[in-house]
Amino acid sequence: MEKYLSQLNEAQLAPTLQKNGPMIVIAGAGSGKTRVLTYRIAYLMSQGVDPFNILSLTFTNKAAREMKGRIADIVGQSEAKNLWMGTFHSVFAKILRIEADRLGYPSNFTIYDTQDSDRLISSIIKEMGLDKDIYKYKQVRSRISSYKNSLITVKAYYNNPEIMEADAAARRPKMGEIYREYVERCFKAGAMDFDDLLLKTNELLTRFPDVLAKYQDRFRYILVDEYQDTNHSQYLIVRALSDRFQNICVVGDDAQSIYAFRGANINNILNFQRDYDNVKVFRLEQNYRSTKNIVNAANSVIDKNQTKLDKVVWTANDEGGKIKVHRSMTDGDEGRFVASTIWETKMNEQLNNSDFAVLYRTNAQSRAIEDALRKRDIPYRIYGGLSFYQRKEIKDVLSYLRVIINPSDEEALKRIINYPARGIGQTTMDKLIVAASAYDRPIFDVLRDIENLNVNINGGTKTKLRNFVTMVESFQVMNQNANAFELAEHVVKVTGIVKDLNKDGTPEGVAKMENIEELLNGIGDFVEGQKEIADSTASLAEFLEDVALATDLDADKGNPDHVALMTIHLAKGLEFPHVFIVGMEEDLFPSAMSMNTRSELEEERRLFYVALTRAEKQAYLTYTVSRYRWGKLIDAEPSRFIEEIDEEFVDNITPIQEQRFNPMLDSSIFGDIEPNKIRFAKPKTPQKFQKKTLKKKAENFEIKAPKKMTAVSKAVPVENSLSASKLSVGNIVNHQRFGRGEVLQIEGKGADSKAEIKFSNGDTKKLLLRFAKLEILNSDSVR
DNA sequence: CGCCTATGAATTTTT
DNA sequence: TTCATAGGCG
Repeated sequence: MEKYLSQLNEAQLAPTLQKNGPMIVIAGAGSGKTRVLTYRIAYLMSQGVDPFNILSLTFTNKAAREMKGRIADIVGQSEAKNLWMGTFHSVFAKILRIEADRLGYPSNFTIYDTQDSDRLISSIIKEMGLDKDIYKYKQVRSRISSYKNSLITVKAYYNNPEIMEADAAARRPKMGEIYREYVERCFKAGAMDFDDLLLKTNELLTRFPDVLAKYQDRFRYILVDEYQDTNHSQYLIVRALSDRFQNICVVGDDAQSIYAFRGANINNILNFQRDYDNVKVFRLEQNYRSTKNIVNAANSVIDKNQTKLDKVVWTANDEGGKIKVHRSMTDGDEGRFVASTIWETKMNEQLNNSDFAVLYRTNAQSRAIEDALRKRDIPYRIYGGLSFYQRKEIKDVLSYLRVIINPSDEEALKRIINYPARGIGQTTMDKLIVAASAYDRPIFDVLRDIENLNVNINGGTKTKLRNFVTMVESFQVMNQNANAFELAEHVVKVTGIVKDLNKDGTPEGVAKMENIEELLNGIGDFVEGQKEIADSTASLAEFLEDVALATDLDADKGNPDHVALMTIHLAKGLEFPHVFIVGMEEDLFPSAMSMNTRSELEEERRLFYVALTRAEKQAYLTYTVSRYRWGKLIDAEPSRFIEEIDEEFVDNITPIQEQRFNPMLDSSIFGDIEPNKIRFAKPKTPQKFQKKTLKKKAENFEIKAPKKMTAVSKAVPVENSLSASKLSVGNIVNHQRFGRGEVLQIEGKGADSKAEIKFSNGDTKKLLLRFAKLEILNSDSVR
């Protein structure tokens, strides 16, 4: 143990060795707080504290895993295994399963993700006959979420005139009724949403003193990472659990509080010293991560905030380069600047792709960056966005598994009852929902008992429903003996999902099938992994819980040497040698939605602080003169945050003569063809065929190919000379004679892009271009 | 009921 | 530009 402690500096050592009592560690960015947490836990164990009595709450599952791994390195695997370590959500989900019956929930309750909640809220709004333009499901959901995070139950809602008035004033007087219905439906479905995992934990701990005592006694030492991002609900849980032994250690940085929109309350960290008696305060102010320029630049920005704790972050590292600021004409140019800079820096300094990260405010910004990186063949990975488990085909398969485990799970049932199509339509579904509510039973119950209940459904449909129930029941039987992998494989086959996806042979279908195979592999891995853990049941239910709360399960897939693309929120806690912060524009960052109040703006500023302090050696800030938004070019202005950095730390690197994209220089889109053999069409060619003109003149628009052509696309390979008769969206990117033939390149820009190509023999082919480029090349040019 | 098309509406950030 | 839903037809 001494060996490890000697790695710490004085400031880090003090909190590490502080064994008992309430304490707070205010840790600046890059000051080694994870190390303190890790070593402190190891130290506690070396002092004889049973790991079973230590609860450590982290912000992500990944952080928990890594920390556990590092502790295992110090104290050994078998000891570390007994630590309670994870996110609030995952730890308390486990506890709630154990104690579920106290609250009237089944222990195999489903966890609804945001998508499930949205669907349920939408259908409630529809069933209640409310105007969906006033009751927007997203706003309703976030409203409900904030009630729950403030522990305002339905009952409390109706006892709180202020909140009711606020909703009435927002022209949503029925909020309470929606809330009540939502909560009831979740309960009936045996489902909890993310917020419930915290709310119900609070309920459990307040209503049942014996349960509270049990967990207070178990968790004698509690550590909370990223304390600045806890919400009220989490705050109360921590308070309740730590109340008996008061061995509570919280770590955080008020300057990095960026989750207020999710209910995080920065006052939790600001007021910690008031909440407990005799709080020991520690400060970690030396930054080991970044250069002087970066640390000082970040300090000069955060200085503009009024609400903050006293703290001076400093570093003994090198001066480093100044923050580079670059202006581009459009988001496309911005992407190309990022790509070419990465490429050059990589070459000049012999770096890996993984030394670079591109951070942005909104997920939508990733596309332009991706395009540019792809054209330069720079491997990248997008973190976040819609996760693997949220894709339609994956959710469909998971929904089957969910219904097997918990047939009351209404949202899962609704997804699968008619997928693959088995003739059970909306009308039938509506009748079932009505019946379920009339009999006050879950829908699946109604289905099971459909013969004896009064539902207005005809015989044919009843047969279909009966078949469906029989099928699900057969899966449930199988679940008792088979493992999760065998069951999932069986389900995918028997339900006809495989057949459905394979039937049309479209690239989408193939891709979906591949995803499902990946899911099956994932389940297989899970089963294997669980076998090694002695007391685990390797059950499907456990897998589903992992998936529901997964943040980064597919993180290790693919080429490990890649440029990282992610939102700034996701980058918290990470570090990279070279960091690009793109889209530094007013209304984008700071976001237009967050400039109404001082505190909102301060949160945006903290977000910028987080972004800057991710960089170890070099930070770039880029902005554009105009940016595509909703398909239109919108003027942009540089972000105020650029100006807020003291100018001594900034260097403007925009070339005096701005270069527009020159296709001659960026030829990789043509793969093997040598650039000097291609003459490019004049820039005005693409503009000529804008959407509207094209529709009007569809008949006159023709492209002739003098020689035999081969269309190379994922969609349909065709031969013949061809003429394009109609292009409803796709643009002609290039159409040019070259060598012995012609090159026609059509680029579809989105899911709706489609092209209909008419061949000289009269055949037509419709092509849907989904994220794929359709290239029609001279056959000679394709290897 | 299921498939297709046309139309309107929406972009913050996430466990 | 992308997505979700409504309406029309087989």
